[in-house]
Amino acid sequence: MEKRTKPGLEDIARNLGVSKMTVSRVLRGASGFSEATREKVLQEIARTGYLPNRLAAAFGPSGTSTLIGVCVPRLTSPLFGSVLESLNLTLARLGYQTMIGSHNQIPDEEEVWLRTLASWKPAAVVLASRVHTKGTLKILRDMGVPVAEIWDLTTKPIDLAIGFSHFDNGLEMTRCMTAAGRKKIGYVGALGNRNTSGQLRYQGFVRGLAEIDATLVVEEILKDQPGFYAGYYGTETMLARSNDLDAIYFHDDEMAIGGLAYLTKIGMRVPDDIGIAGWGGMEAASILPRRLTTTAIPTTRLGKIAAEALVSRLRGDPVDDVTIIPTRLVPGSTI
Amino acid sequence: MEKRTKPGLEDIARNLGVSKMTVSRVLRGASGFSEATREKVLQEIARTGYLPNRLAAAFGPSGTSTLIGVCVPRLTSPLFGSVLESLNLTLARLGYQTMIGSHNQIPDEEEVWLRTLASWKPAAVVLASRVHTKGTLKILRDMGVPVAEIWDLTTKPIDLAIGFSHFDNGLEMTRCMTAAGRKKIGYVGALGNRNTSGQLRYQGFVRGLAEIDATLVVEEILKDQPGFYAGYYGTETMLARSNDLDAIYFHDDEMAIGGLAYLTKIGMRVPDDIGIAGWGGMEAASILPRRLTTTAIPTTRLGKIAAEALVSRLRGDPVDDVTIIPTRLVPGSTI
DNA sequence: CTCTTTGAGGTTACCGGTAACGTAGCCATC
DNA sequence: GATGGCTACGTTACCGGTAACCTCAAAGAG
Repeated sequence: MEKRTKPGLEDIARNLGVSKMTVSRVLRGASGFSEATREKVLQEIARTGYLPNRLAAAFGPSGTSTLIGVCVPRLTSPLFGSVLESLNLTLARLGYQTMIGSHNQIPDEEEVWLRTLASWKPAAVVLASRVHTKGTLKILRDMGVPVAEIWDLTTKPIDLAIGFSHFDNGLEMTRCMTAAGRKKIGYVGALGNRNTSGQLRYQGFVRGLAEIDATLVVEEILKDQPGFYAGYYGTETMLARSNDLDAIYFHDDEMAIGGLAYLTKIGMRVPDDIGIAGWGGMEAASILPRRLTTTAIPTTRLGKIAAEALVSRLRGDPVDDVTIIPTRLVPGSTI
Repeated sequence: MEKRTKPGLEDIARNLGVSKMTVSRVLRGASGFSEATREKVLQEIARTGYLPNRLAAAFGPSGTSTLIGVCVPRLTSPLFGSVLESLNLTLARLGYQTMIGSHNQIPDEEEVWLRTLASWKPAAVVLASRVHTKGTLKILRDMGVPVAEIWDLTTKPIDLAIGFSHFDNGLEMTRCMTAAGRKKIGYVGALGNRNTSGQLRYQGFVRGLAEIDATLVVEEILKDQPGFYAGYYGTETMLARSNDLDAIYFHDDEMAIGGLAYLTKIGMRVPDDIGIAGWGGMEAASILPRRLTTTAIPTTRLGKIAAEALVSRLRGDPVDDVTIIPTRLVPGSTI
């Protein structure tokens, strides 16, 4: 009956005959209390079922937020989903919560999201995009909080960068293909008009071909979203224009599987008639009739390390500005 | 130089010679101001680039939160990812933000997440799970905010329910299979020890078989996470036990594709030697050599309607307690 | 002409933590 | 024995909105 209103720091303090500042210190693990006091406070916390009010804590001039904003291109990708789960889990263990958004590869949407996020006074921000608008950069400066750019490595990070080089991924895979004797290689991608990570892999691919003086016979970069359909029809369109390819490099595994479906349909055998390679290391790629040649991304590791780096920075501990997460080329048997 | 500190409601009010309460009213679209005042306020807001402080707004005895917590089983699923994107987008347009978590089908994890969420004093909660712990229900009661249960329809929703019947999905697909003359049908699922939505589809399947007195020859419910691997090996294991099946119903499309890979490997033709059906309507399923028979889920629509229903309830508008989102059986050609 | 209603505001109190600063007692040091 | 440093707290001020309540003038009712 008298428990109408939830107990606050003040109630805990009164019950114990101390000030609420002391209780606050214990809860935040700050210094300035004895072991005996700590025990008493923790017991009372447990007894009353006290629930901290993050709003009040983050509010005010000396607010201490435990909120971290995260913006990824989309939530429907298992790769980003895995990164998000890993970020969520690791940050939760360290006492932080996330507010998640997606920008669909459109920098302006990222800015809109960031503006809304800013009104929640977060402690830090995680961005998974290569390009930011001027407005985005201004808001980030005004916020004055740590920023982690994940996924692709940038040469000059705003603050922290955790990821890998998509360019190198493309280059490495192309070298793998040319080393296997493939010379006339096509490329099927998507979202060619936007500056995505896939675009960088394509550039690495072009560089790889230049190295051995092979000729990129043809490329087919759709304006669609990447996916099975895009891979299927992209392959169809490309082969209609040029049918003497000996290999195709796809934007990602989904597109590669879509492409494979088309190749199978028209009776081309992989890798006998034509080689294919994808990117991303999706599970399905490993149980195709032949294991797909692809690049595996340690998404869980990436999320965990990004979370830890960000929290280290928040705590003022030393952190490397740039952390490289090594990816792994899965040889497979489709080249 | 004098813009050291961001402008607040008070600054806007002072510049205009009104009280901050008037500005607050305009911003929230409450009543109690003239059209002329509204114009002035909006202009000043735009001029100064005022950013509202959601923390302050939600704080205090009469706090008005725009935060909505959302908890789904996992973030790596394109289906839930699509629901989340739709929820995020629709809620953002209506002026709300989300805090997203995942519970991995473990009710206790949902409770832990909810407790943390509660410390942010959200305006509402969205849950995508069938089972809740007693602790979860107690926290929800204490919070006293609208709750939307999405994905599976429950008979007695806590507050609002938006979704469809997984049981009916399973029943409908089974009828489709038996109507096509299939009699000896196996089932390959995953996570059999947890009360998941897939479990309900399985129950619908069993009911469907009972209707025509067909015999469920064998089932193979793995304890693994569903996925391509699980489908592949589940099919292998099941066929090792019983090789005179004429159809297999899979937990979802991913598992069906995995199963198809195994069937192809051992030389069984689909649908000539054996029929298969999946669930979920994933994109890849439609461009297999044969279009997979499956159930398509309107995830975007579900997210949008759930968001709108929840906001209606928050505003006190009338809403149906239960909203059914119709799913669609995609005939395909694998049965 | 008086009374009541309504629109358009203003005033007040308040939330629940936190940094900054103050202080009292104890011990070590010069 | 004066000084200084440390530990373990207590005190104070403060944030930026919001509901509830109050005020005042003009319009309408009788």
